[in-house]
This record gives sequence, C-alpha cells and structure tokens, in this order.
Amino acid sequence: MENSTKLLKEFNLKVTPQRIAIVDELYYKGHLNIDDLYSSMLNKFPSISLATIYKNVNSMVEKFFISEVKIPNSKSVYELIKEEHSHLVCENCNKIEDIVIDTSSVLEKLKSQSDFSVNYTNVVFTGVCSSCSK
Amino acid sequence: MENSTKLLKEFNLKVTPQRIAIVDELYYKGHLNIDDLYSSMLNKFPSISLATIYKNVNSMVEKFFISEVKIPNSKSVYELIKEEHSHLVCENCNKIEDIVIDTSSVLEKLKSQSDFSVNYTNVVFTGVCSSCSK
DNA sequence: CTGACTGCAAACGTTTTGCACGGTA
DNA sequence: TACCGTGCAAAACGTTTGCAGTCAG
Repeated sequence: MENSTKLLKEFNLKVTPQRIAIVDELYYKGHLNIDDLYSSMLNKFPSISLATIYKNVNSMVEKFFISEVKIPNSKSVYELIKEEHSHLVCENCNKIEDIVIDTSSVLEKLKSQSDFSVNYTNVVFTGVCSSCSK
Repeated sequence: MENSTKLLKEFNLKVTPQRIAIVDELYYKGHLNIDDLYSSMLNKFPSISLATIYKNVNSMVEKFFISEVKIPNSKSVYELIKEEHSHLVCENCNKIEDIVIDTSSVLEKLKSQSDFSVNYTNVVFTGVCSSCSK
C-alpha cells in the first residue's frame, strides 16, 4: 500500500484520491500555502474545489497529521508533522527549509530565568539562504 | 510632553488622540490583537471605527514603530518595537510574556550546520505560565 | 492652508457553511 | 448501506478602500 494511504489510515482519515494527492504534495514539496496546494491539485483534479482543500487541511490539522507554520510577514504554510524542528525562511527567494537544531541550551537559560514550563519551542530564522547569498 | 506623543513624533506619525490612545494601550498591556485594541478604544472613543484601528496599526507597522507577533494556534498580536526578545505563550490563560534570552548558542549551532545567514531569530515558547501551574 | 486622519459604508479577498450527489468502508 | 467527502454556490468573516468632513502641523 502506498505511503500516503497508510498515513491517512493511521490518522483516521478516510482515504480519497484528493487526500492522497494532498499528502503526496506535502511530502514532496515540504511546505505549501493554501494557494500553492490548490494550484497543484488543479493539475490532477481540474474540478477540485477550494472548499475541499480547506476542509481537508482543517481536518488534517485537527488530527495532528499536518501543522500550520506561521511565517513572519508571509502567508502560513502547512507541513506534515514530524520530529520537532526549526525553520529557515529566505527573505530573497521565500524558500523555507527545515533544520533540526538542539534548543536545549535556550531551554536551560529560560528555566533559570523564569517559572514558565515549556511544552513546545517554535523557532523561525529569517535571513538569506546559501544559494541566494552566492 | 507625554511619552506617547514623543514616540509618535520620533517615528514621523502625526499625533492624534486615537493614536496616542493606541500607543498608551500597547504600552500598558504589552500585547494586543486587533479586537482587543478595538474594544479598548471604544471605551475612550465611542464612535471610533475599526478601519481607523487597521489604518493606524498598518502605518505603525510600516514605520517599524510596532510589530506583528504571529502566535501558533492563535490570533496575531501587536507590540511596541523594543530590544529583541522571545515570547512565552500560556496555553491556559493565553497571556503573553516577553523574555530576553540569549540565543547565541542556537545561532552558533545553526552556523555549524548550515550556510544560511540569519538576520532575525524568532522564538516562541508555548506552555504553562507560573500562575497557571500553581 | 494643505495634507493627513477619521468614521462610515461599500468593496474585496479569504475561509466557512449548506446542500445534493457520489464514493469509501 | 450508512456515513463521510466532494463540488458548487452562498454566506460569513476579516481587512481594505473611497469618500466627505475634520483636524494637525
């Protein structure tokens, strides 16, 4: 069975061709906003509705299968949930990369300064990617 | 001269009673979303328009006087621009606190892993604040 | 005095909803 | 077969725009 089908079942989402395509697209592209997703889906399903995109994205978010990534000064993108990671956003080409960075040193500092108990650490680096800085 | 008036002038924003009130409110409350800001303003200016809030917030953002803070799973809030800092968001009471944390250790790690050149580091910690965990 | 700001209403873009139909389990 | 997903159209929502009157510089 294909990977996307398996994943959808694991997250208790009914398997439809549209959903498989959304998962495939997120898998290959990594980060997509609603419009990108809609454009891509239109290639495969010329009569797909934007409402279908929204409904599916929303139910996938609810089931913690995908997550919304809020980017400063830009539209939100969606990505498949995986290991906790940070994001690199290029101001020049707008590309978003994932990077797994050990944030324990910052968490230690926080613990020494505050009584706040952290469940989730969100880090977004904005700057210029290696290909753009060449 | 009051503080807010002075600040508005420094940022080349014409001083109006509505703008002074917005700055005062942001100064005292720290972080406010558009609706909170509108509600507060309605107390002082019963006929203020939402459009006025938007127009002022937008021009203040353009002049780098205030900034939008995007919070995972929640509405954006606005704050006066000051020293770079991170945010603590309580999942329980939704309060947002500022915290100045040294993020150089994470930047060092990033530098050793990638060629990305960082201009701005955005950190949001989500969890439970000290008063809620009591 | 001039240009910018305000408040109102209309317009706009984005997201959600209701419904009839079709597909999945 | 029963329920859920799809596509369409309409509705709802948040934000922006245009305009006439007013105010700040």
